[in-house]
Amino acid sequence: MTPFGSHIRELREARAALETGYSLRKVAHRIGVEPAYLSKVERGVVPPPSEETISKLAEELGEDRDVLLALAGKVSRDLMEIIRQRPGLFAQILRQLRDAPDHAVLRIVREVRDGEW
Amino acid sequence: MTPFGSHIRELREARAALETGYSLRKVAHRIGVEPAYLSKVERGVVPPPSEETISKLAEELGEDRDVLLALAGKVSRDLMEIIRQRPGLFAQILRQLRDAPDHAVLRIVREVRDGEW
DNA sequence: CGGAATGTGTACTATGTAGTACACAGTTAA
DNA sequence: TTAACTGTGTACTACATAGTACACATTCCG
Repeated sequence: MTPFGSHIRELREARAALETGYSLRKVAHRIGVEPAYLSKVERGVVPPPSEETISKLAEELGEDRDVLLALAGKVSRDLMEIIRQRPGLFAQILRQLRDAPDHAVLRIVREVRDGEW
Repeated sequence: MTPFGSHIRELREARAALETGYSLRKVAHRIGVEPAYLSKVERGVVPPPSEETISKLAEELGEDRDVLLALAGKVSRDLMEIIRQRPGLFAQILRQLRDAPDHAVLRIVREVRDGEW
């Protein structure tokens, strides 16, 4: 049901089509897991791996770490830590922006980036 | 080391001083855990409880849910879900605001609240 | 052809999470 | 003064997480 596995497989096979060294076994070895495990992950036989393993996959396959984590139903620890520092404020912001359209959220992103405080 | 337990204990004892029915046993019973367990939680003998139990404690003791979760080193599932929906955008906002002072973050909160999109 | 590389099935395991169950000693109240 | 209520120590447990280990059948290619 989670599209995580198939996404990984597509990314890896796209890479494999372009350059050598992206067989399941090779990638598994580079990110430090058993081939059988990566196989099961890609087919969705087992749930998505740990945050650490997902991060390695992201780097290996050139995908955004936060996006890959989101596909796995997770949120990176450093983002959680940011919220944890000021739970009241960030909880408010997130809940307020939950239903805002992308362009509105993007406006905030830019505003904050350019904002002077 | 986590101040979660002592915070809970202080909240509960403050309540107990004002009105009856806030003994450790009574509260434990209302939130649906064993007294021995709540005792260990309050003393930090065991790690903070699950999100669900923390939520019940928050309601029971009149404390902000997100604050209590933060003290427990957690972030509520619904906030994680919001990030998970648009990981790219929200990851940017959070990382940009990580080091911003409270008043700047508060300005954003107000701006978003009053903002029309 | 034959050895290397490929993906996969089955079985097992270590660690963490979130508690329960019960007994016990001290305190309080009728 | 005894019955109920208080907090706590010890032992145990169910379930989830995040994998490993090894064998196996195919496919590729030199």
